[in-house]
Amino acid sequence: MVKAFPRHRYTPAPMPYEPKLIEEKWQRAWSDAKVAEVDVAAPGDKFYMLNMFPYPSGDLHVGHGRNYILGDALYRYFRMQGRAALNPMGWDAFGLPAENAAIKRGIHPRQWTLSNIEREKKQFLRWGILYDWSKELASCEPEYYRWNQWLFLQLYRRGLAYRAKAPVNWCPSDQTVLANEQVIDGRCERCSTIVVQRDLEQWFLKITDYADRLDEGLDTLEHWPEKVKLMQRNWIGRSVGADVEFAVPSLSKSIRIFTTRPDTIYGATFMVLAPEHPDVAALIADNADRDEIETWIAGVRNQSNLERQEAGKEGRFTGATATNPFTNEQIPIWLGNFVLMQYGTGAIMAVPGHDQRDFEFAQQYGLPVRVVVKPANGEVPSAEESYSVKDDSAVAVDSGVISGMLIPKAIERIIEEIERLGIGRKMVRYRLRDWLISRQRYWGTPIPMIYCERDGIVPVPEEELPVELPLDVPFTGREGNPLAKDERFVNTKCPVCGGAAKRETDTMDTFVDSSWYYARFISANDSTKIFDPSLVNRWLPVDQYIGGIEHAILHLLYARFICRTLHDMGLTNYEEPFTRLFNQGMITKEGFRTASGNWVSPSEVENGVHKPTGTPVVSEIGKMSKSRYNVVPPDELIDRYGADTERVYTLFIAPPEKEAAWSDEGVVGASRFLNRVWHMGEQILALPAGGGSESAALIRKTHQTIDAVTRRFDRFEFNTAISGLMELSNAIGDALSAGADARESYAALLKLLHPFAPHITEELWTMFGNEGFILTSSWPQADTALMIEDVVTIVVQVNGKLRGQVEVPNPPEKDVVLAAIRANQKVQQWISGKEVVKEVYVPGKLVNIVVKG
RNA sequence: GCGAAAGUGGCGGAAUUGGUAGACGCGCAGGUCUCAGAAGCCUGUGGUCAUUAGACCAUGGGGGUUCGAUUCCCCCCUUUCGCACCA
Repeated sequence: MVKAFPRHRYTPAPMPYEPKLIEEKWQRAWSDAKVAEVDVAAPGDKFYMLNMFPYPSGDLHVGHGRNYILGDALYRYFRMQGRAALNPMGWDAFGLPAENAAIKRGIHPRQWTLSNIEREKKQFLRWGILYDWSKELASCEPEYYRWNQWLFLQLYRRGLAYRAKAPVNWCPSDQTVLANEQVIDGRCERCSTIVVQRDLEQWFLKITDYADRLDEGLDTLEHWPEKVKLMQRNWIGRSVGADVEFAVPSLSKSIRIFTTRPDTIYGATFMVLAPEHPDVAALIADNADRDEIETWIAGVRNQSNLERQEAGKEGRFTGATATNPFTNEQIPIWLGNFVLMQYGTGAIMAVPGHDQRDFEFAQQYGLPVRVVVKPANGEVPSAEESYSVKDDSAVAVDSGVISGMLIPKAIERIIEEIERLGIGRKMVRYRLRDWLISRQRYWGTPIPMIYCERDGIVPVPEEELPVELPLDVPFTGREGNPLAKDERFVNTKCPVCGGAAKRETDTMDTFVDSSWYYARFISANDSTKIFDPSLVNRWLPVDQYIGGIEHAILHLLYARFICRTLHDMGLTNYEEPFTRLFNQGMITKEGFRTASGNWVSPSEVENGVHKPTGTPVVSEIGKMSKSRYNVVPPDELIDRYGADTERVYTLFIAPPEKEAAWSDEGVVGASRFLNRVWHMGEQILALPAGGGSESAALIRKTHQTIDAVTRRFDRFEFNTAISGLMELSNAIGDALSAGADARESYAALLKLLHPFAPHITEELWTMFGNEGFILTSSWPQADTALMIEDVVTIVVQVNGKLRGQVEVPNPPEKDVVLAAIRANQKVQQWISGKEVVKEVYVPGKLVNIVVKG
């Protein structure tokens, strides 16, 4: 169909397209008209869309822009579709970088944060992004964080917030503890420092109470990426098994273990406890090597998790034994560095025959291996490794009542037996741990708790909220939280007895702030309550949530948890906060580094050589960062080409969920496209009034484009939506060159282009004498009748190879098609003299003639 | 090690349910305009062979199903990401 149009030959009109002039004008116009402000109480077909609110670091580059630009394009599309679309924005404004800036440069965290917010807000405006700023919030303001504190008190009241001493992750560089989710490969998520274990008393939120609901809820999230759901599922780590008590004669008590393979209990030849297990002291009390064992335990406990793993498997024999409840044998109780106190019961029954870890440990210490599972087909498993198959292809052997049973059946049966004997029960356990929310840092929400010598831990009464963060504290950078040194903050009165008491000086993990902010937007200015449940129930859950994959577990898991607690408090009527989730891919850019690994500025590189030093460099595509000298700042780009060009290029570059490499040359294509659209507008304005009529071909192309672009919007296929608009604009250009009219098609083009290039389309729309904003006009409707081609091309294949094409009137009739093929010389050459075995006719598409000989 | 996703021109990428592989754009080449350049415009642009007509090859590699495979199935290779002693 494209072939019908020769390339555009129109002459550009003289008036230049100057984005600078029109972009500021329309940004002001939208803002003055408050076009994006939504009255949440007003009726309408609601659509709540949300970009994850950013941490205001101050510098946004074109990579960040992708997230917001695609959100804005969607927002404008839904507006034009007539939806009551809400698109709010706020700031995840607490956090370490602000505090570090204070230490390094003497700027107060609040001032640093607020000035960054100002800069980023300007950047959003310059990108032409529309947010409902009347609902803006910043988590560092008391108006926001008081509700964090309120929420914490509700959780405390319900037993979901508790203080406990536990081995926790400590980042020596950031001088604070971290949640499990913030430790990546044994290192701090923020600064990559190796995390060490410390025993500290800390505040936890009981997310594990919700493990099953968080796991099951994933099944209801049809519009979430499978990848994210899988990551959450793995993180929650549900496993089904059994708890079993093993009697320890020397202690006259029993030790409980957890296993997912109770069917292998006849093969349990020893037991292993975590070095931290509470019964260890009693078990080794009479051991002659007690001192050595204790030294070893202390050593293991001092290791980071990373070091522990790198050390390989190590253990010590306690000297005590336990009774295997099924074989009644005495089996040795060992300590092992590979058994984790935080999972299960901190104790395992070791079945070296059928668990690789137990096998390795047994080999190392010469412990017996017993085979109790065999392949159902009778082959003897290798002695080199454990045989851990647990499906119907394996069978239990030498295992009392379950001998001969297929494994899934054997597991079921042995659990019945365990329960009948009263030594244990079926058990579901999770890898997920409780959420550690204490942080020994200043720039966060103070935890609203008071310690009284007489009354113990006392919550701050709700009417005394917020517990405000004092602003005039010294930032020295030395160990310890500045809050803890502020006497005026720390010293307070006990709400119960009125006596002297001390405040909690830890602040909350900033992921608490972001776990419910999406609901606060609905009541952002309500100073009397966390939010208005009736309004929140109308607007939530968020219909479309957009953000980076880096939050697949952290933020999204915490938000799903807190969402359920709000539900259970009776405040809301939904369990999942985000109906649809979209993760945009990262924008990358080429950078250059020398053989020694130093990054150099691209401006100093020529033909693969770093000019100042003469060193050869290699190109590497990666994340934009200052240290790689590959950051593209939007301001220069906008000054040169305009925000509309950046927007079009950003969405055209690749499918939005994929990683994409930014190309400075590629931007030019988007700029040319908008220039052509601009000049076409001028040409159409110069057409005589009344004018001619548009060709059927152009009308067809227009309606086909409306249809395609609409479908592509619904599927987030922005790159092909834009290429479709380029095709339409090419067709319009050709029509104009041929002296034909194209007014109607052009008007449709402007509307379809608006979500991508909002400024230029508003300007042209006005130039054509339209009143109001193109944004508030309606999305064009495709007329399917006008989309139908009057001639269709039928592809002719011979033995599956393309040998010709015939054109027939639409709709095509089989007889007509076959007649056309018989009249086609080229095709006939390929079949003449051969026997036609078969003719495959795909209506309206192709004919494949199968010949022989 | 386990799990997931992906692999198409020089580059980014396109291809409803299996039905013309390479849309759209970048880059490149030639042309036009210009004193010259930039910008714009026009034409061409997967590879090999051929003067042309055209033929053959080609969607990471190998097999299979099918009239027909980028698309479905099996094996292998590569890359990226997630998890990693969770009993």
